[in-house]
Amino acid sequence: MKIIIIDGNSLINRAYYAMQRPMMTKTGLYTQGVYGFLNILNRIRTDYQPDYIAVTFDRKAPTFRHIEYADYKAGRKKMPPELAMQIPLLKEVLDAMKIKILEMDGYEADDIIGTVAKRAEAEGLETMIITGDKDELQLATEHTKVLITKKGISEFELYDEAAIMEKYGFLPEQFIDFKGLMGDPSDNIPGIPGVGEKTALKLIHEFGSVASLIANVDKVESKSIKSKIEDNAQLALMSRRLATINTEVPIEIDFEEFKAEDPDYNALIDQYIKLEFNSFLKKMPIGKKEKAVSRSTVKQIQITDEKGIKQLKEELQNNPNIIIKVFNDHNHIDKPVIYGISILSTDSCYFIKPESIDLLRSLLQLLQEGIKISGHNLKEDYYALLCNNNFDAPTKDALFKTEFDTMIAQYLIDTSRSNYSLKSLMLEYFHEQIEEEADFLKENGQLGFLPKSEQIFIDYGTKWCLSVEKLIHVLNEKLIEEELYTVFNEIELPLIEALASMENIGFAVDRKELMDAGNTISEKIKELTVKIHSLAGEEFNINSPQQLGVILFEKLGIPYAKKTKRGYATGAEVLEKIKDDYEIVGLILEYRMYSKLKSTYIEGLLPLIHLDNKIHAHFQQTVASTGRISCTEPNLQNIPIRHELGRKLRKAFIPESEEYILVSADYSQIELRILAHLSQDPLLVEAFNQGADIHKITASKVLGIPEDQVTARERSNAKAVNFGIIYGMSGFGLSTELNITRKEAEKYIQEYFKKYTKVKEFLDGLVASCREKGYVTTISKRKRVIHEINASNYMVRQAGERLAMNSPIQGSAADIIKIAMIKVYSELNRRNLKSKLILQVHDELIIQAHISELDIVKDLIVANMENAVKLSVKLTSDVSTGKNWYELK
DNA sequence: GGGATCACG
DNA sequence: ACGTACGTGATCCCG
Repeated sequence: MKIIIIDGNSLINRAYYAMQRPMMTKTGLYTQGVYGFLNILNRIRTDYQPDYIAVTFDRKAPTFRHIEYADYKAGRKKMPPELAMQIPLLKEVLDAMKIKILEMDGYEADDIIGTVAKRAEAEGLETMIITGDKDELQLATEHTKVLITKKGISEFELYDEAAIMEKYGFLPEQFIDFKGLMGDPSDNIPGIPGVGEKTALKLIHEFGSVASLIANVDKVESKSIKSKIEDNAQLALMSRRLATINTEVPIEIDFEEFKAEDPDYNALIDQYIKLEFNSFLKKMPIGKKEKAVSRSTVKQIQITDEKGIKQLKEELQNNPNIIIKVFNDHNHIDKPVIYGISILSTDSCYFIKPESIDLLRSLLQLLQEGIKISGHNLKEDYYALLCNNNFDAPTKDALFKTEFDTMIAQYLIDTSRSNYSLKSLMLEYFHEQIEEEADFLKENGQLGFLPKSEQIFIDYGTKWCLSVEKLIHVLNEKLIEEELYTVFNEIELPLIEALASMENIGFAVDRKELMDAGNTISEKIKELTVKIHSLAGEEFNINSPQQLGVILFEKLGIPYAKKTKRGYATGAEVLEKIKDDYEIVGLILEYRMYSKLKSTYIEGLLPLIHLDNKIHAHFQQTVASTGRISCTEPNLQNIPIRHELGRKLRKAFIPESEEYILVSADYSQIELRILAHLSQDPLLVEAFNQGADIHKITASKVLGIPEDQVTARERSNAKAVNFGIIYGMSGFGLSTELNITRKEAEKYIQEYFKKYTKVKEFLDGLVASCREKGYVTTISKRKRVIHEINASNYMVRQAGERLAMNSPIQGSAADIIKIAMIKVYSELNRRNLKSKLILQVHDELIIQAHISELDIVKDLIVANMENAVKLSVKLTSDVSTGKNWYELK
């Protein structure tokens, strides 16, 4: 029979420091120590198959060692609070695992381990002690082994009597004498001053123990060591006592309580959910946390002809709610191929193969007739349908409704996650396994059209829809509870369709224009490369910041300003300051600019142009934690504009034909207007109501000079201050931005807040309320949880405070433009216009307008943007038109 | 796969 | 004495 005894404090300590990155739950619990501990525990249980387990912990109370020697463990660094808070969490998990915890006031974990090990040996058990603390080696015997963690937590070293003999040349119990002589700085055990590891080792080999050494001190050869021993004999004896593990702790031991048994699964699941240990949850054999709607049976029906469609239609007349999953290859470069469609209705799960395009048309017709559609990541489903079947946007007569999207729902509940897959949600809420869609398609996608894979798709589709159904009930309640239902229903859900449509319409590109620009740029890069290499006196990779750093700051001896982890900083900010002094630096900046344009905006874009000469980018609705949308493959939200050189590339973005023209409108100062609205600062509100130049006014107020005396420089500085306010700036941040001293920057900020007192109050209020509630909200009650707000680390907390100030502003702007998008999108549809929304760039919308509709569209876009919401200051937007994106100003 | 860099709002 | 402005995505290099 085998027993393992774990030094809880030592192991969680090792686990904590071994993890590269902190782990934290969305509610702010640090968990990496617990996580690492459990990983080790699980591995050892599997490898060693113990019959008994116990975990020991230290108590805070002073021990007998402190009583003997007041300085015992003095000067030891205190456990960081992030780790200390994890010990109670670990104990809860161990309780749920039904693992016995041993601890006792006045004794350390070591002593309890020693006591248990001794008793175990008497009972005839094979013992293994698990710890990171080498002191415990003294406990090794023929039947007791000590497993020491090495190199973090990934490796161990197993010591038995023989291994210790081999490594140290003495018996385990002589460890005590060894430490009595050399002491232990980590526990502040003195030992004999002047005797280190080498000498101690030699003395033990010769004399065997402290007592025998003292008795035979005359035999010590070295005079100096001899006198040290004579002077400090008492100290050595005390040190030995301190180092001795007490194996007679008066603690009640009943091995029956240590029996390794199955955990209390329900309790353990609760723990894993709380700690967000999804990988452990996955391995749980059973368990159900959230109450799920359960269906006893689901009929699977294949639709193969119009009759099937009719059957579905009849069913939908009673209940128009469906959950849908459109299987497709998610190809955004070419038209996505549909493998099949699953539709879950009241009592059946239908499956339609897209073999007949006509059948699909009938289905789509059906979908537009007042059906309420739910799903997970519906934008992908809509996009596939739109691309394949002229699934025209719903007109005024036939509006289907997006009823629920579980991915979007979870995003609103927690905007900071990186994974919103159905798999991860099912795991978290129900501990149920459903294969990741990408994995499923990888295995079965290419079989999409083979009859034998049909049933596989049908089964997976059924499971998918049933999973969504279960999640809807849970998430719906959560949304309502957290007052997120309105933003969900009125903003995010209708937006899905608008985004799918934008992706489907796409942005036409003049391939030749782009390639011509590319050739010019390539020429320029060649020239610059030659010049740079010749100035450097050797060839090197200019794209490698590392190599570049060596050339500039070592070979050419330019004094460096900043270093990074890997070498010298060579970013534009650094180089910009020295470019006038060194010709090569200016050329490198130029090279970088061209090289960026070429790799990202020419070579990156060209392969993403479809056969229809359009780019169909992806709009991501669940990425930005503030509520903004993002754009990928390619990112059309960061096409160059600030420099003329890059801006020219916008000439390649055109309407799809001569019949169309581009119309754009952008909000003017939307974030500052939101700040005015939210803070109700009279100065700011008045400034906007006068329709004046906001930065100029800021300069005039802060500097205390009349508006007409504000110089361009002063206005530009004020602009930076205005930005800074929105970002929750610090004096340092502003000073680097403006290249002024920190003092001056702080003066600016101080003056600003003196004038705009309500702004100051508002921002302070945001931080205070975030501290209390753990989150901040936007004007449409979108939430952002900010754990960092109560962090013990000053830097982390400061960052949290900036988030608390910025997120409501940036997020409210996101709310507003989303509302505008929905209005513009549905208005264009309602009026059956050919003009379509094709792009959003945070404060700007772009429409591909039919020439015949130009005037209507210009009015429509401005009106809907400006009236998206009612604020206490006017929202204004500036419209412009052009034959290409470059012409839109 | 992460850091450095740079494109946008 | 610390090390610092908010939100993204793509590309490159390098271990």
